[in-house]
Amino acid sequence: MLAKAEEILRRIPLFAGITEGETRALAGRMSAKKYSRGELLFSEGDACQGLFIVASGKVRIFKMSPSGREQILALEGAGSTIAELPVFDGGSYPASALAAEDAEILFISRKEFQAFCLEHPAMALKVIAVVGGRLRRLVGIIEELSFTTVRQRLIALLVRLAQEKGPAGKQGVRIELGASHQELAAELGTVRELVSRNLGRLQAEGLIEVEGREIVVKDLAGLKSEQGAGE
Amino acid sequence: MLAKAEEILRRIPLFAGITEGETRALAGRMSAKKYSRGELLFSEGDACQGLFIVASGKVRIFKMSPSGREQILALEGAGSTIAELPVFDGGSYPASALAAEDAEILFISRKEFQAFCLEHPAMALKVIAVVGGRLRRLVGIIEELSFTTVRQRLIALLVRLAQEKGPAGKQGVRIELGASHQELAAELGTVRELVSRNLGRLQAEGLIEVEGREIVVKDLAGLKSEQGAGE
DNA sequence: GTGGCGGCGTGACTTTGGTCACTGTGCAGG
DNA sequence: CCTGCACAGTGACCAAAGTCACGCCGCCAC
Repeated sequence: MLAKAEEILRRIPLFAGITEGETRALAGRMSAKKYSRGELLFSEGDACQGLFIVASGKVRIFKMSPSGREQILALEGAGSTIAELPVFDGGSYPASALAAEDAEILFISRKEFQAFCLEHPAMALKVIAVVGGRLRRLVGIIEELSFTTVRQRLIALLVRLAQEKGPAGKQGVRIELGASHQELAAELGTVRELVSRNLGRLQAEGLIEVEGREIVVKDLAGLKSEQGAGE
Repeated sequence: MLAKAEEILRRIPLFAGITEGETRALAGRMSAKKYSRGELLFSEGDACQGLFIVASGKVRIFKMSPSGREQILALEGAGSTIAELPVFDGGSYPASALAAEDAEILFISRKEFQAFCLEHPAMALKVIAVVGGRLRRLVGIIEELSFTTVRQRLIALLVRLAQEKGPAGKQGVRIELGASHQELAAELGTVRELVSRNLGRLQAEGLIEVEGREIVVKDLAGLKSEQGAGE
């Protein structure tokens, strides 16, 4: 497991540019744990224990409202670190995290990580870069919530996924959303029903084709042009 | 002006715990500029020039939608630094900034500031702390936008202001919102009319008393109980 | 099989948010 | 003094978001 941890560490942006010996030392101080789908890593408000690193699987970082509505702040895949921030500033976690799929997570305690950072001043700069990326994404979420409709956000999501999947096949791009409508809703900041309805509407308009949890984007250009419509 | 800059620097969280000589050196590398109300410091997307420090006045950090709607991300007063982040990660500004009132702003170029940071490794940790605070506030904004109504956000704002003003006078707390309804709307993520209407409604309910740009909070407890209503 | 369950689709409705258009008011500049 | 202009209040709408209540799969466990 630890040998594998080294492998993983080497592929993580936060630890790029660190010597092999150091990587080994770091790996030795880590523990690994498997989480199954739906399991909580930590809850909003908990005191920060340490840094989490996603080795495999996906982790969802989210806020939950008193009424049970969920808002996803980020989805982190393999190679991402979680909670760098509270590790540094000592505050509590600002949101909750759970495994969106079965996941292997590496963990290093606050103390160990801080000690390591003291020995490697460059780490602090890396942390700033990572946190910076996070901050930019949050600003993006605010922008979307404040300026756009559910429909536009859904379209934006589809367009993003379609573009990640690379160039179109003959009859559009086939994308797979590995999530229930419920989860999509949490990502878009709305409720299940609206996701369902809007998908239906887009299909009726001939822009997409829904097949279970797969979607064929038939008219990417058309979708894009709808993104900004009505502003 | 530079002597004054030293004074100011000493009161800034980011530079706390730095020797006097260093402060002087830093002050020497800065330039100061006055901005009048409404003047832009920079626009979203501009390449990052350097770090801004608010010596006096207030600066509004905001996003603007294509349709002209504005969403305020932060209001920074004296002692706050602006754009620490892009200075470090080299990216462009994620939002725009303008003087919300006449303001004096100190400025240090990216290069100079980075050089200073290299000499003072503790600075990086300070930067992380400041950025961390920012990140937490952004998460708070997302939470509000996603989970609450305009009414609730307005109430939350009033409650916050009332509590900052210290304990109540005999007949409630008198607070001054130094902003037009337009600006309040931008802060709450809505439009002018809704601010106007909701204030009127709260007044009709006897919770507050509106007197121009001052508001008397007559029933703080009542307001607070409305904050979470309907979740 | 069949019972339960999680996820999806939908109709009908309410509430909230947002738009438009217009009015009034107070203040600064000519 | 009048003229503009920025700001505030408001009525009438309209559109989007959210709620409630079902009915309907498809699937797994028993």
